[in-house]
Amino acid sequence: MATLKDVARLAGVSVKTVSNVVNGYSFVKPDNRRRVEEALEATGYRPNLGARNLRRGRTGSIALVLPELSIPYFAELAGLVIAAAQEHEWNVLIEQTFGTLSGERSALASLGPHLVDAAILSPEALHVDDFQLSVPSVLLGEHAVDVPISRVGIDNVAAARVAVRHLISLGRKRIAAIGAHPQRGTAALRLEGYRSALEEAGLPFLDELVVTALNYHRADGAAAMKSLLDLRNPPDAVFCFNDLLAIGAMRAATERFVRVPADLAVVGFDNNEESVYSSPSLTSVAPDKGAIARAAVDLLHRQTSSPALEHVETPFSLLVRESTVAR
Amino acid sequence: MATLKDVARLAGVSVKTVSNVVNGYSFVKPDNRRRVEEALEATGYRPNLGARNLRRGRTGSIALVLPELSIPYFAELAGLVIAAAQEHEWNVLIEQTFGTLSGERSALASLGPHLVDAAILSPEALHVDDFQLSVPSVLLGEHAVDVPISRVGIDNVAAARVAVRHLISLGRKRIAAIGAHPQRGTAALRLEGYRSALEEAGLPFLDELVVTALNYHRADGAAAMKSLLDLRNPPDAVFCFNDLLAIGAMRAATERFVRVPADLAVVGFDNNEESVYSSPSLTSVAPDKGAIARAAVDLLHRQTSSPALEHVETPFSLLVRESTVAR
DNA sequence: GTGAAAGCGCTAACAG
DNA sequence: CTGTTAGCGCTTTCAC
Repeated sequence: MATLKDVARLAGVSVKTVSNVVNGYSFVKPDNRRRVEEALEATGYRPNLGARNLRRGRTGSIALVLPELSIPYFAELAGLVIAAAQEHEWNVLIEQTFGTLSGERSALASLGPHLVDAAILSPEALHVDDFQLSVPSVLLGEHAVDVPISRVGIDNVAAARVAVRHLISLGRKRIAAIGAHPQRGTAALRLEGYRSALEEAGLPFLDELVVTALNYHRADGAAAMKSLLDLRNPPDAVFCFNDLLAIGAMRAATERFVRVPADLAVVGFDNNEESVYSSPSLTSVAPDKGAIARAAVDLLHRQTSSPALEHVETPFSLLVRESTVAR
Repeated sequence: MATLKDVARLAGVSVKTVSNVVNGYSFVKPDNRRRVEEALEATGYRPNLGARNLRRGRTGSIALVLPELSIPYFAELAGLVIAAAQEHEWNVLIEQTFGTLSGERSALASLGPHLVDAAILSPEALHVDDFQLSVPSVLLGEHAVDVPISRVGIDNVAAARVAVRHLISLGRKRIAAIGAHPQRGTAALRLEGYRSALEEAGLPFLDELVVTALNYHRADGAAAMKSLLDLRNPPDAVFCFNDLLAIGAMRAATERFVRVPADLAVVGFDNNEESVYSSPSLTSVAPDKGAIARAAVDLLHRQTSSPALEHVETPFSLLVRESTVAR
């Protein structure tokens, strides 16, 4: 690999001049600029990012800490974060925590100014006192933990309310919720939205219709749905706190010959691509993932120069499909 | 951040000694070792990987070039590659090409010794002469292009044959294939397996039953299935070259009131998690993704020290589910 | 066994 | 406008 020095020698100038050209510094004598550009071309010079970053005191990377790439929501988000980070010449290091406390702790511990310039975090189990961050960070989604860290996400209460209102508008009376969770902040907010929608419609909030899910995988949704169908008086609709739970719930309903949406209307959350092609297709709350990714990365970029605490609220919409309204 | 020098000063030794301790060099006077370890602890020293890599002439990263993270197969694979790379202290830089020739070319062009130590490639459109790789690389899957680059993947011909044999064993006579592709090497191999399974069973290979798919998304599978159902004599089974195509195909069948598996048996390829919970669940060829990820990373690790050309064949299995055998 | 010092490739004062 | 030079934090000869 050609180095700056090689290029300088070939062009008959100093490394400084080459560096100036490479970095787009304006004041270079036209004649020198031309010679340097030719030498650059001839050598096929590519800057050594490692050296540049060392010198500049940055790492050139940001961390994206998430539960698991095999969860479609995070996979889609990761793709968008990578694209957004490219704009700022950042590489994205993905760390998977598998949603466990120990996984999240060790991910946070590994973070540091020596490794990444900043971090995007999507924690599920962390406690308040775990947040001893050594780099500018942003939290995805809202959380119960009240820590002074910037956040990006949608209004979960409002989104859940929209979802449940939709079910109510369909004439459903016994609307269940799957995904309550003792620790997760977003779960608490979605439950809050669910409760308030019922309330404004004069429907009772029934404990038996709220199912806790310790994980948000398809299997958890199926298990939760089974328990709801075992009720002496099963629900006629269910609001699932993410699409995977909803997919699992629909699967369980189908196995019991419960028809969706005729007997049971289902709404999910996240709008995974998978939900468009499921049978029936799934009505879902669709956060603007692109907006989330861009907001998070841009916010970090700002914070690396001037620290500040920001909360960005991104838009969402409800996409109505066959799981609530038959074609 | 504490540097080696800080630690050395605190411990009252030279940086060399500290470096020796940090890197696990054996011959350090016990007394010095203890002092250094205390200083390490006291300062919370963490090596600056950027500096270390610069000095060692490596980047500490490998590239994973794939079409798109929102495709479940690649998302799952990426998670596994990240885990495998950690064993060798490698970070994984994910580059998305979106399956386009230009995307793949620019990804390859950006690769280089200054950026990554090695690369795992999953190209779809590249031509032979595009493969001017400047770092040790491994190709995922088999390809038509005959280039001297190491490969890791399953035996696609055999896998396709197993899938189609399964359909034949069910008594299906008009077995279609979705996913033929003029360029993709893996598509050619799967088609070859399909053809040979028909042949050994004495079934005719019919052009009208082979549908080309330029992309392998759910929508492409749905479109292909529709065209097959429009045939005067539609198929009674279909082998899809990946699970997304199969999910789309099942969706299209359902929309036309074609029952799966009664009227139409469906087999996919990749064994996405999604396929376990679809209705009906999808029979699929399951490559051992963990084995692929590990083999690819280990192979690269070997190649960074001693270049060699290797082809690793990883195992697969056929997981039979409801799309071919009703419960 | 350990210290001094060079240097990986780059940027940025600082001169000139 | 451009050359010289120091040094980012680390590893690694080379002496001692």
